[in-house]
Amino acid sequence: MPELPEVEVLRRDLDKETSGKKIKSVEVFDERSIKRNANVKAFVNALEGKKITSVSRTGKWLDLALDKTDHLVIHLGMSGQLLKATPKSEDPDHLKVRLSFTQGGALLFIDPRIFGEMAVLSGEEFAATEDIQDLGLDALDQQISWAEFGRMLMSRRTKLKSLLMDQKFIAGLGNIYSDEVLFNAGLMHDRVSNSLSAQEVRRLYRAVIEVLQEAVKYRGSTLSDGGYVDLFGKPGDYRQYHKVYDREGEACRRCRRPVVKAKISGRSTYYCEACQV
DNA sequence: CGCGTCGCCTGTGGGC
DNA sequence: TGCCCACAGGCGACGC
Repeated sequence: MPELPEVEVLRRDLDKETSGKKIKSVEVFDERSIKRNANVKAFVNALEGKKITSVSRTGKWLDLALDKTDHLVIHLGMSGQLLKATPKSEDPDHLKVRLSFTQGGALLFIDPRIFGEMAVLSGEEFAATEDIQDLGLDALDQQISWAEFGRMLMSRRTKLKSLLMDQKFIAGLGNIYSDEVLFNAGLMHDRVSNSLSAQEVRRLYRAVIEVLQEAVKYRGSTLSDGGYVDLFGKPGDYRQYHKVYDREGEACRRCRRPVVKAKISGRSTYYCEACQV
């Protein structure tokens, strides 16, 4: 569910809400959410008594820096949520981990499908974790020239959608935003990366930046199932600005033809047959 | 190297 | 009402 915009919105709020806070206690309700620490006890011990110093993000990974050099890394997978606990509320369904702070309050990790994870990594382990270190350029934070982007495209011979979703190529785009980017660029999902004209390269790169910036501005996409909410439980507003994703049969905002939905290598793919070539 | 499929999990919604 | 199937924002392992 959460792609770069949703994770970035969470990062900003987490930085405000948790930086400087000390972790008093950690409760793990489902050890399947702790995938790369030796065991739950090691995870808990590595967190209790530590202070969160800052919150950063690369692609879809959150990285909460702890005093010393440890990192609490979080990936939300398909269904993960981070919520600031409210004093009165009951524990939500699928609560996997609660971090309680000495200053009061708590951070909840909720994840029905358990594709997400939390882990504490030492500086050394963090530097050796390929899932994080081998990410491509962060699509928002590490902007490059379109000429350089063109060289990256030319070095591959891959269909555009799968390339945009390849976290080792560019980090942060998933199924929603790759479709939105391709519509904004006027390109079909199955165009091959090294076939683009210079103008198409420019359009594609500009679309990556613009779509992500707009999506962050509107605090991400919440679909009808309400799967994504921010740290305070509020949905994002970007869904209403989608050009194609989740708009099957609705009029293309540019040419009024119905938006098409297709199944491409197992993933729903939305596009306009007329506006994308 | 690129691509399609499957599996990991659980919940939900549609069709019958 | 109930059952079964398809499907869901991610991602890595396979096999061709």
